[in-house]
Amino acid sequence: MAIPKPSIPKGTRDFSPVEMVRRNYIFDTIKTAFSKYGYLPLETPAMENLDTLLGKYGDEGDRLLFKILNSGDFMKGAEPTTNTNALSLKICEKGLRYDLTVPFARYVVQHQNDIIFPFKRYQIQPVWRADRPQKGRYREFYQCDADVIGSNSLLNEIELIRIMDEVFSQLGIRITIKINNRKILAGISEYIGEAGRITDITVAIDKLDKMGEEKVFTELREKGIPMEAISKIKPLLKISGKAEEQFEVLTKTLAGISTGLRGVEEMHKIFSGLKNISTLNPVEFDVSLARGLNYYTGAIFEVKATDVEIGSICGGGRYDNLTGIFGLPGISGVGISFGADRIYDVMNQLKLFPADVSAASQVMIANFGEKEALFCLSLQAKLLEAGIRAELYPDTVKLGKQIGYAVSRNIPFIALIGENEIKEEKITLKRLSDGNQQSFARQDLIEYLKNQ
RNA sequence: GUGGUCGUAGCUCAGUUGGUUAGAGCGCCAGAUUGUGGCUCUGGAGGUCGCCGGUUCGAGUCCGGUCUUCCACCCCA
Repeated sequence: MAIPKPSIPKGTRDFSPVEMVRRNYIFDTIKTAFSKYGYLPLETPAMENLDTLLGKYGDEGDRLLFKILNSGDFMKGAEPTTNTNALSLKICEKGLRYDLTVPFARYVVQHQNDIIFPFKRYQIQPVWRADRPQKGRYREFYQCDADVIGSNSLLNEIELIRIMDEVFSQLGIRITIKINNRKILAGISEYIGEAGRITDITVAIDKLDKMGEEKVFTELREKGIPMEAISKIKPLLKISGKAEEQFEVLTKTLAGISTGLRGVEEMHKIFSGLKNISTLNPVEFDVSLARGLNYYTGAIFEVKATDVEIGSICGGGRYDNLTGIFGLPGISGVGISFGADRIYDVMNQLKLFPADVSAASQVMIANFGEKEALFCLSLQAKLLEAGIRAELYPDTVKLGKQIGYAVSRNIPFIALIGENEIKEEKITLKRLSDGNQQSFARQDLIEYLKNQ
């Protein structure tokens, strides 16, 4: 009888207490920022009906959806077939959520009569993707979303940029916020005479900074974009300089293409709005930024860490018709999503976690025996009342072992109360960093620890 | 989904063209030291060599499959 080694599914992880304390530090920072700007918390179920999810993320997204096998006699009414894709749709009615935006759109439509627009919500929950795991890419990971839905104002975009800037500044991560606009990309597609090929074109263009110009053009050619069209894109990708200068070039190039011009106009407004607030991190306009999710229709954002190669750690954009697919057209929303797991990896690599991000006790009371331990319960109670995190070592073992335990758990002080101390109504406090010991009366000890 | 890669003690890793009983450092446990950690010394525990199968007199080593890790595509947080 071989007992299988315990394990967890590919691409999933356990989080140890040390990791959780640090993860919570990230979540708390983000949560605080969100609620500061008036976003309210929301949670939706881990699983959604499959038809809520399907078709919202493109073919690639559909492939990456985790499907949930129906309970009971799931093969009832389904014919065995080699077409596993078709079969899976018959025997799976539910799937794990792929992101937080689509479930949010579903929620908004379902509760439209109870919601006051503009509706600002934040949501911090795990999502699942059946992708091949790699560094910074997991099958279960957390997204931290903030969206405002039911408002067309570009002030929302500006606010979200501000939140991204604020959160990363607080975490100590140096970043660049990149912005583009889907309308500009649509305009460019139209300008080169390939209006219907926005997705192919943008997906290729998105690889510019990673693969270089040559490969992007090769990919475009392979996708069937004529040389003529490609040569018209070339100069557009080369434009650089200040955002305003780039807008000028684009305005001239896209003359007569109303969608594209509106995109430039939106970007222009956002950038002039940003002048009224001072961001700590650079905000750049980047025509080559595309982003995969095809429900974006306006501004798109992406945040890259300056000091670590890891892909984007935050992204988002405006979507004009996400609720339309659920039967509520004409409502526009814009949102951002922080990738907590990647942010963790970045901070870990850069050693950015503050040393005092720890939930350890401030003092541990040593256990000298049954009688002494009972006596110490009242001391622990007094310490706790005074707001000092204190624990009592549960077993009577050699003092050296107890000290070792406190050291390895980063507890700075150990209180020693044995026979002598009880008799003299004193407490010996040992500082573990240097081994220094001092004797205190009970009240003095509390005061001393409070001031640490 | 395509192609590749890795897996030996809790951790980091040795292990010769297949050859007898698979090693080291660190960590862990116990003692030296019954109220004092990090140093020192002594001793000890811990491995179905990821898993299943094959080749062979003999497999940690070779072959196939599978799982996992990491990587490049694809795509993405």
